[in-house]
Amino acid sequence: MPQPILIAVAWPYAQGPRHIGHVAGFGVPADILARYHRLCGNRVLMVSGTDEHGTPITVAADREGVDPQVIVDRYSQVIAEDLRRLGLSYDCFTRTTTRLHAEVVQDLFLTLLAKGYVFRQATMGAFAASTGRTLPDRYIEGTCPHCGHRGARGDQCEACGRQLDPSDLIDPRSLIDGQPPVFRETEHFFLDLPQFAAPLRQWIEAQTHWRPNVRSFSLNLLDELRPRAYTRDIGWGVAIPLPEFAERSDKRIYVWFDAVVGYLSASVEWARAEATPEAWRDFWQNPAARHYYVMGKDNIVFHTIIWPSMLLGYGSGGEFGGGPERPALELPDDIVSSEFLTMESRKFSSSRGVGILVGDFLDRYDPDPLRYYLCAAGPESQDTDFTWAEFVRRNNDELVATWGNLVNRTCSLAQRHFGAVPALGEPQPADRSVLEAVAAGYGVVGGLIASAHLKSALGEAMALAAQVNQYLGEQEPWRVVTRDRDRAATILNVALTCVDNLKVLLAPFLPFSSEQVHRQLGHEGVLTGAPHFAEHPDGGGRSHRVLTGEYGAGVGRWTWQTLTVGQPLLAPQPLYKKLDPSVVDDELRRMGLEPA
RNA sequence: UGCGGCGUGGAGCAGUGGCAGCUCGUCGGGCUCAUAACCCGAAGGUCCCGAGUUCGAAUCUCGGCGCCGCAACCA
Repeated sequence: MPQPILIAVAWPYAQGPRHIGHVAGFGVPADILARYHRLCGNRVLMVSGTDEHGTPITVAADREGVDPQVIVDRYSQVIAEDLRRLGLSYDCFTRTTTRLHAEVVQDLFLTLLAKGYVFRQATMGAFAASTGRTLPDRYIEGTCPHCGHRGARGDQCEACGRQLDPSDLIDPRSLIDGQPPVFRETEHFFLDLPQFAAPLRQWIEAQTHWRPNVRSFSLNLLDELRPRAYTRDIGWGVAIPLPEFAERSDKRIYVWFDAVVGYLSASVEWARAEATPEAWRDFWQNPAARHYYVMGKDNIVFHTIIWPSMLLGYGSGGEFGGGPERPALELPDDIVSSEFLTMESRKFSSSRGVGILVGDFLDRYDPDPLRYYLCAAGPESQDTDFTWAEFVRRNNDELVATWGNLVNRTCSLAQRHFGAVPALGEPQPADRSVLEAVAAGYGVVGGLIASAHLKSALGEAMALAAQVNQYLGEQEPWRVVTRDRDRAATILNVALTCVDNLKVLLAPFLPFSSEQVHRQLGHEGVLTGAPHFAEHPDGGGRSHRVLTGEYGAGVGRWTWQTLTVGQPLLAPQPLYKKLDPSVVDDELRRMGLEPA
């Protein structure tokens, strides 16, 4: 029975183009899950968008002397285009600056307020002298009172590692304007997290399938849960939906509280665009639905503590939830959090120019080799280092040599000697053995993907490709064909059938090359539709661009494929480009590093 | 400072108590359909160091050393 699967993908921040570390953490893993579940026939809703509020956007805008809207309009386009080129099959990749999103955020805010989960309180805060806006701790620098380090940040000192309060710093100054910050009292709305401590603990303790670090880290946080400010003194963000704030432009809902609501608002947006405005409920108010949240590890707290608290508090909701007669919104089922990717041994950092932008990467290399690398050697369970040497090696020695070459040699032989899918004669034990191994791959690879063991899943699929290469080596169809044409036909039928099925097993990981194999074997249609842009209306005659797709139109299915004897084969084209080792030095120089 | 991770043959990793494995590279052989790709075989490791528990430890405990990450007002 088709199961509703919500894939909630972390929202990339629209401060600038994203680098490959970002898509390693949220994009590629999420897309593998989504594509797998669609092939299984499940109803998948993969949502996300650009996260467009918050202090860094306003800083970037001030620096350029433009309105924040200019910044987010620019980078939401750039980021969405990068994700499209990578083949990430979002059903709705939207933005947090839509009118609908603000309505949903405000509905949650008001509902939590009405239920007593949000309260107002005066608090001390740091402000930028020049703009009067909230100055986040990270934007304050000064001398550490403990060790005397001069570059300590407002939240911690990198030199001695101690946690700090910005008011502790000696000689503090703002990183934005260089001025000393102003400390004064301000009133904020707070989410009363301690009210959720008991239900959160009960829920998290039951999530024994979570990765151990996610679960223990989250349980740890519960011990010292404190109310958390829901608002900031800033003019850029979702407005506070209370009459007294209607005319005020100096206080907004905090960017993170609005960003996580995006999972819900994007689902509503998707449903409306499909002309089935209630369809989102099948994912959110349906206990049979499964919710995967995919992110980098720096986001765990927002997905295991804060967003679940908001969902628990909202319950069956206000305006969007539909009230007491509806079931409560579902909590996350799987928290798929990645570790970090470093770049040639250095931490990715947009501000320090360390990193490889997704767009730049795709200008020079194809998407599947990048997807392959990020899954096979990415930060699934521990921090990993991206190196160009390893990228070239993975591409040439694994992707090209094992899978690309298997497809190429099989198709070349079959095409040359038969021109079409040859007839299967009486199978021998070796034939049965390899067919059974590939057939078993559906269960093995699928089970690993569903439990988010993506690296192992890919490894299993590649091992099957290696096994088929081995089969060809033993059967030697190129030699057999000269003396026993029927036997050669059988061998090639078996090998082609294996390739046809491996194409499905690899499709979640390598969608572009699987489509190519599909065409090469003479099949009609596409395995899965490709993501494309569309305009969604947003009320008041406005509209915005989203990334979406008609993925259900594809013919791909996660089940055994049988080839039609006599189906014409196309002349084979190599699936992947072998990379010259010189690209390693070229890329290192491009990054300003000395080749080894 | 707290929490956590990592340290296994040249590279990247798996392996949580019982003869040390995988992919790649290297060397030798085979094959020649295939993008010098494919197949077979071999060499190569004091499993970071020290102590302990145990019949037995890469695996458990304690103590070191080294590297890395996170710490909820960066997003």
